[in-house]
Amino acid sequence: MDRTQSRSDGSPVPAIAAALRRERERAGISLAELARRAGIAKSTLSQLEAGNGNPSVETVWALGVALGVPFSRLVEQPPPAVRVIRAGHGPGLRSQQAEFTGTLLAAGAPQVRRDIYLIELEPGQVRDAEPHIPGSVEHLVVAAGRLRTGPAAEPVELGPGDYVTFPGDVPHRYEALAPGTFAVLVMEHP
Amino acid sequence: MDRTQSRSDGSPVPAIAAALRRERERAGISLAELARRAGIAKSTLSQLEAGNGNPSVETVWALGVALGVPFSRLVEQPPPAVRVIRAGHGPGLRSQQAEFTGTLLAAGAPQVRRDIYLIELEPGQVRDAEPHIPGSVEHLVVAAGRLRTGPAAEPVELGPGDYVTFPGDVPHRYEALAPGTFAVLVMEHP
DNA sequence: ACGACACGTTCGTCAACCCGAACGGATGGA
DNA sequence: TCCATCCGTTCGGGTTGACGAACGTGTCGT
Repeated sequence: MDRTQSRSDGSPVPAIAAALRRERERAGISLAELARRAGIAKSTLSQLEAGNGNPSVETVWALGVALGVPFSRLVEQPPPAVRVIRAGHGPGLRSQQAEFTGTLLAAGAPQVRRDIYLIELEPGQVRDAEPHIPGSVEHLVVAAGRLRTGPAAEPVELGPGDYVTFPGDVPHRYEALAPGTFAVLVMEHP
Repeated sequence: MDRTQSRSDGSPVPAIAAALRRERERAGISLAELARRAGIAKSTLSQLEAGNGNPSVETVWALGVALGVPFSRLVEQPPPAVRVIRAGHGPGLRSQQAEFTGTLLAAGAPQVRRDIYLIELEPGQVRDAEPHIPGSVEHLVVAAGRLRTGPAAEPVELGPGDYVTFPGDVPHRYEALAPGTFAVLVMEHP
């Protein structure tokens, strides 16, 4: 019934199909051989690499074991480099208690460092940031004012309550568009 | 059907079942509510949390999106009990040269999970939070309005730009003192 | 007390995932 | 040339995952 499922991150199936073929070719084994090692029918694997169907987790798990790669490498899709959560549009965990809403902006993975900054900017000054170490990710919530930020090639404009995350290992910038702009920045690096 | 799933790496289903219930309770929503947001039947979710069956990747994916957690966290086994850091490979705390006009609020330690929340409250309601798991720490920056928060025994009052950190493993509360109060909350748990 | 509602579970039913088998095509040895 | 073997794909059939409905329970609000 409810087909308002449409979120910008699509189905995981195409990502799995691509990753499966990529990892298999990296391993240099045939489709039939991989199916044999994973203990699944090669017909199933054929369908999977074609992007048809919706495999069960055990099937994908067995393929991951046979390929010697962690499960997550098979499902991680080329991540949308920039993700914005507009104020009020988060994957909300709207609380049972009225008048209280909490929005999960970014769940933390273990073994990453996340440093929390409070930054303040005034209009007229553009801050260009050099790339950080590879794998860095920035999370930013605008508290007040307006802020244009993001990778130099793909800036976004944010207002109070808006959230954005983008890679920190490419050139990026911060530019205030209104007086009194400040924001919370969580810098994540492996 | 007895497939030599080889290693101590058991089936992913029990891990998913545990992770699913853990993440759902962390989000503080009911089973029916999560099923509604993920667009799946609550009966399906009930079976899943019970550890029965073998879900498809799309089902798990939808749950991950609805929970706001990366797919990998739903299939990851609980963190390794023993972790080895070889000599010379320790967590070298390199200082970020200040290329931000930012204030470092709390340096991140490795091996902790930090989840970023955006919370909004209205006056007149007091949000009492149960203690989280031992070792939890909360970091909070007020973006707008006024907020009284902290451990129940020792609340503090904050305005825009103010930052507070306090233990999350004791009873604590949030109370808005002005309309339109919202804040960034970073919850840190080991 | 009573109904209304949400929670989580259990129970048939339908669709589809996974399977084995058979297919056409490419390669190589006798 | 013939055929043996591997490749990857396509074709019915059994098993099972996902769904909607109904159930029992607990907790509100009237």
